[in-house]
Amino acid sequence: MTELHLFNSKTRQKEKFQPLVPSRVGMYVCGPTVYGEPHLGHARSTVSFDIVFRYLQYCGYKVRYVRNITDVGHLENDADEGEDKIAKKARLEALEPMEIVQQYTIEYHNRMRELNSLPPSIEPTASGHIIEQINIVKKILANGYAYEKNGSVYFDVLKYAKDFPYGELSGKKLEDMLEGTRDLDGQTEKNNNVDFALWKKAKPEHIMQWESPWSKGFPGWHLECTAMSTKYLGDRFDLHCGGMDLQFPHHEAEIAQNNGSCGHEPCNYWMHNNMLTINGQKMGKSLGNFITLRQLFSGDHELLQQAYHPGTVRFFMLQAHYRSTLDFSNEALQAAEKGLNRLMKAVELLSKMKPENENSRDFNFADFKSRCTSAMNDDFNTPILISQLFEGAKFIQNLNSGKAGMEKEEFENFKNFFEEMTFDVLGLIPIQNNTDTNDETVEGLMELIINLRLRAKQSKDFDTADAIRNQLTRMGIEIRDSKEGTTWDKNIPQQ
RNA sequence: GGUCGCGUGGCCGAGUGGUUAGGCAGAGGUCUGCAAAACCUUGUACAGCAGUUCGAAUCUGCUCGCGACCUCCA
Repeated sequence: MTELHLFNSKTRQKEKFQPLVPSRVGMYVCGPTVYGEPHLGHARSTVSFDIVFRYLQYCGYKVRYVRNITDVGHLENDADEGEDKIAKKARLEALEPMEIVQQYTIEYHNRMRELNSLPPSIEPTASGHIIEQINIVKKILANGYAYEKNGSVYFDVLKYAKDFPYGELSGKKLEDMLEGTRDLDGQTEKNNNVDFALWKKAKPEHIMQWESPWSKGFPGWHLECTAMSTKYLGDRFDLHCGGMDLQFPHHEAEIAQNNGSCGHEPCNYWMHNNMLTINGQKMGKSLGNFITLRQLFSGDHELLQQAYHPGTVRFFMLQAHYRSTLDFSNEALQAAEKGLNRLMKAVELLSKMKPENENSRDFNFADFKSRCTSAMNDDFNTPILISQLFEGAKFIQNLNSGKAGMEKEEFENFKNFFEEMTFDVLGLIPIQNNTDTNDETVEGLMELIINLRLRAKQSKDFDTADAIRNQLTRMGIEIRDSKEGTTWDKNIPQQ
């Protein structure tokens, strides 16, 4: 594909991407609820749409990437009479709600930076946009798609569904939902079970609450994204992204709120990343089987055989398509780690190579480039791009060993493109090897040791040479002999 | 129960109506004093059954198995 196509969850098909304003893209991603440590699922979502952000920029678009921080407003559940998730956690830990929010926001930022995900252009918080949310409730009320009860405001789904299609995004039929629902405690205020809260009146002991025309309370689950996407991207923008589990009810509600407040849908394209599974089962908070990123990077979890470098985790995720489920396992991550190392060694080699001015043999750069961009144009198919990079890595090796040749100018183009794909588009990062210790003493000692071993080898004293090598291996230092000399790497010790 | 999706070789994971995905692991080889690294070659495949077709793993139907959403979740 020569033009970017993406899978629109709304229409369930791949569509050519055409932004509302030429050369500019407005992109909204549903960010994390900061009431717990960031886990593998956050990583998958953030990395998936980091790729979208990066590739759109590669394609020359100027992108405004808005990703919210949910620091208020998600209810624990209906039966809980609207207790705020963050407030609940705060009470348990005897902390201020904003203290929790601060802590986990920082954690999230740190982990995402380690994964080499770019920060969004704007990262608004729900608590900072209460006024905007209240204004949207007012509009929806004025348009007649909501009703007030005892200080709370609910979205009237049945009335709304007479004027707009409801359930298109998630493929749900309202009749089915009406049949399937059952009465739960705490839903008595709603006219109908399919209705959802726009504003909830807070109990006096509820910690996070704000003044509103209806009550002291807090905004409903879905309102913040409508408010913040509208404020920063307009009431109609290009791309709305998030995890597949948000498709219903969250995104369906957003569509309803947008229609209900301004008469049209919020965006032209919906993108949803698939879930991450552990032993074939979805990783989820309620299932208690989630692995935090801190645990993953340190190896401190019973399911983990070792620590995994953030670069490995990123690469692991990009080896699967964002719309497929991805099953976590030690074997898969270890395979990814080795593969990434191989790729990174090839890129490093590429950066040091001096191009010969000879005829290009056995490699067609134009074809290669086209295969790479076609893959990305086809709904951000990173696994295919990576497979192409491995083909490129093979060629780099052949070029280095003289088995292949390349004309100088084409080599420069190839090199630039390869690095662009690897670092700018995929955002891959090398797994640190500690050759660059910045420690002159260590460098000097290593040089000394390698020279001593070389001398032993030259005098055919292989016992000594091997003893040196074995001892270094035990210390985690890998020795490699080649015609150009001996190099060394210190492997990261794995827990 | 309703809606949707998936089932690919030892493992992970793309793709496709007829032509090698790729990675990891395995086997053989080149290189090396021996290794390591790198490179080359290579086996194993599309859940089952039936149908459409010149041809299906790819389309259709059924069966089996698995999962997701319908409740907070990335």
